[in-house]
Amino acid sequence: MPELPEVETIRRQLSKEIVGRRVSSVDVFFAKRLNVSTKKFIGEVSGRRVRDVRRRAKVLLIDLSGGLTMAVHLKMTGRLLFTKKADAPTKHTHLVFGLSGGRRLMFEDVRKFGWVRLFETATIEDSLIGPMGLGPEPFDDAFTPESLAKCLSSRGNSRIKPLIMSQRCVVGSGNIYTDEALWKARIRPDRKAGTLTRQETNRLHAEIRSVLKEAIKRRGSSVDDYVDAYGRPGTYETKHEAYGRGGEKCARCGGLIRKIRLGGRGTHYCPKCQK
DNA sequence: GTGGCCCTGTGA
DNA sequence: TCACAGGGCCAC
Repeated sequence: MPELPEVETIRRQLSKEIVGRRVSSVDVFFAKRLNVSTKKFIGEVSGRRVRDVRRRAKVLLIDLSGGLTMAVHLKMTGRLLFTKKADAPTKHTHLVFGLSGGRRLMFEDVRKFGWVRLFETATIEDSLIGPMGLGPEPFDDAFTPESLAKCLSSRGNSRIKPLIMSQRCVVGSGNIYTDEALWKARIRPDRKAGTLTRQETNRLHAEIRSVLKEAIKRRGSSVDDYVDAYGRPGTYETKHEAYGRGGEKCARCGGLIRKIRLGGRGTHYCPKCQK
């Protein structure tokens, strides 16, 4: 699924295309990933105007008029796509929103891990975001080398990659970007978090920001079939140095990139230059 | 902390 | 037929 760069790309596109528009119709084709009944979902969302499109970690927050927020998590294979009226729903279409001005927005998800949930805007922090136990946004001032060092030492026995992926020390970096940031910082993914030196922690902090920033610029990575809201793939995968490069030569030292399993996830690193 | 699990599709 | 795939929650 989309990690932060992909979700942020979609957020920006939605922000540009749907803010100010009114929801003129709602069609529900698959309701199991909603937190309310189909009837309630249609009744609540229909007729409201889109006020803002925000993001916290990998969750999209679509604020509607009247104090309602529609939260969307794309998980592994969820998509939000602008569609034409003539486009028929596919077997993976969960929701279709008609919007004023002739716009249409579709939510689809092959693996059905993604969800769409309604909350009162005022309570979203307490009811949704808070319980997720999220760390700071990577580009917030709150994410510093010091905050990272503190978080790593508080979970010193965890391996660094699963800890970064847990969203606890910083949000937004998933399986791809964690492998990339660790490669750039020259840190092995299976290092215990508590063993990182201050210098390594500083590098990791900088590289998490750098990788995510560059990936946003390139509208994310399309390893398999991710596309943005316009249906276009991202272009950052051409920049991947570790992820998906098992068996290839390391661009930095010429060693062979190795693929292992760590925390149940495919993990790519260079045993020669990542320490 | 680690592994299983929620699902479906794809490629070896 | 089986392992694996951009996530994250929940039970051991």
